[in-house]
Amino acid sequence: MKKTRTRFAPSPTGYMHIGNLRTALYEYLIAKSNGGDFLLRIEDTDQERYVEGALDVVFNTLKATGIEYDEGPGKEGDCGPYIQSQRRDIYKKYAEMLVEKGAAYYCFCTKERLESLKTSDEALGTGFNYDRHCRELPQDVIAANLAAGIPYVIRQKMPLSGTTTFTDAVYGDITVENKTLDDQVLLKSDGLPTYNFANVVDDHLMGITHVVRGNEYLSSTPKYNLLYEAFGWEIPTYVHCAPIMKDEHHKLSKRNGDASFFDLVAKGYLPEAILNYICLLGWSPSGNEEFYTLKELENVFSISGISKSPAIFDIEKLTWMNGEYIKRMDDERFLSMTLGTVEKVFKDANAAVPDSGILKKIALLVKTRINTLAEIPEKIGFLAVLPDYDNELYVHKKMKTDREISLQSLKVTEDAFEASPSVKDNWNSQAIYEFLIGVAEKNGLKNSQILWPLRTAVSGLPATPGGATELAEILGYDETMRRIKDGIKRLTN
RNA sequence: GGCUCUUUGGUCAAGCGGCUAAGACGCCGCCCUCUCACGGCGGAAACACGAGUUCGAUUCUCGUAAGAGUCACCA
Repeated sequence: MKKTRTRFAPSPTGYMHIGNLRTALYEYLIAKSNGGDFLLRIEDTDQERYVEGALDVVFNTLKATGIEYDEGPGKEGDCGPYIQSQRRDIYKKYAEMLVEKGAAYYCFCTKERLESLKTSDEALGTGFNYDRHCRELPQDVIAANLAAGIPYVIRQKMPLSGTTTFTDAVYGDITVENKTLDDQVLLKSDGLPTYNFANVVDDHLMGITHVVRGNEYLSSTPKYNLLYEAFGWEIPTYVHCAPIMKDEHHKLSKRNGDASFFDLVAKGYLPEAILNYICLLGWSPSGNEEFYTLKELENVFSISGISKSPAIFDIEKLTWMNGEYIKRMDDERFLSMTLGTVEKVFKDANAAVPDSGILKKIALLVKTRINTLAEIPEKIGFLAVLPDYDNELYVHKKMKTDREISLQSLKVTEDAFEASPSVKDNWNSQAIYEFLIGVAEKNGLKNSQILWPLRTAVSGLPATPGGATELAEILGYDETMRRIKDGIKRLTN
């Protein structure tokens, strides 16, 4: 059994979006689930489209997600170089080999001629197909043109009749009429190969067993097969994947910032949650479990779970899943990721920064209440600065409070705190809670009639992360008292 | 336009001839509760359409419709 080898072959022409990343993931998983190798190859045969920095994005994304390649740029194996522009001579050799075999031919048509062909084809409302003008050029003409240094390309000589069938691991057998196949260019006039040609040559030379790519290549795959056959090379297993969609009609594109992996990270999504979610977009495991680490996926991933139809990227579900990842994360790691953010909230508000123990409590308080890391500041801002609020907040039917009860309740609470220094000395949520329950009972009030007004006074918000006593603990005795007094003042007016 | 592919709830999806058609997100309700959240329980919600094949089709075949891809010296 041949060792499974897959490759991720991005072209450095833009930023890496979620769709690219998912392709890389599947390629990686197919290799790893079979104990194989995953390679990275850079397809930069189009010098005009090179984008500065795009390569770093590829490297960084793979690094951040833990998708490690076994061979590739900077990690040379036996099949290097792994950057196509550095393999120039290889393609030319193989293209000429194809010419010798009679499966390809030199074409000296000018761009102008092709242009006019194209426009007349378009006028007919049909797609463009090369008219094979140079397909049967006499040997001596070819030799003369070559000797004269006339620019040329090498085209694939498609069979004029019959059909070509290929098998795709997800789509099954697909058959097309050979006469619909264009004599596509293999080697461009600049001496570099086209994607279609470089791909086949490199995949063969690099021992790739599974070709994984978007299904937009489905229709050019017969041409690949013909190429493999002309060379007498073994045809790899094709795995075409349906695209990830932005909505019903549009593919996810890098245009829309949020489609990029790093944009999501910047918005507070965790790499492992993103990876987990996009893996499920277009692939489904055999059971009902949805949470997988990369390592676990390496064991359970199977090509048979890949789906044929496009999947719409649902940020809501990603957000939920990200929240689950946050909840399941161990506290230590969560704190290391968020303490800085928490501290910054106080600094930005020009408020006194609490000591690290309190900072940790704040972070942990918020841990089960956020879905993305970016939600933290908005959730805790009130701890730094008490927001202005409406007294209506004190009115709550279910808590059985209104303005009057709240005013009375806050006064009772204030008095009770002042009369009991022991509470101040043992200022923690549990103790405060027990103390206030007692206060409520003594005054013939329901727990909620003490706690709701307190939570309101202390936060100025209808909803907060944590209850009255948790917030009081974090704010500390002095600030809590200050806010209680402030509430009393508001209610007194 | 030619060729190719796709089609199960709003979304992701299981299903591979016989099921009350899974599960998840979202939504709604109830419970828990010092607010919110977490958690628990429950609910509404789908086989694009039409012919076949078959004792029986979501599942197989063929049409139709709707979407998508492709038809470059781009990948």
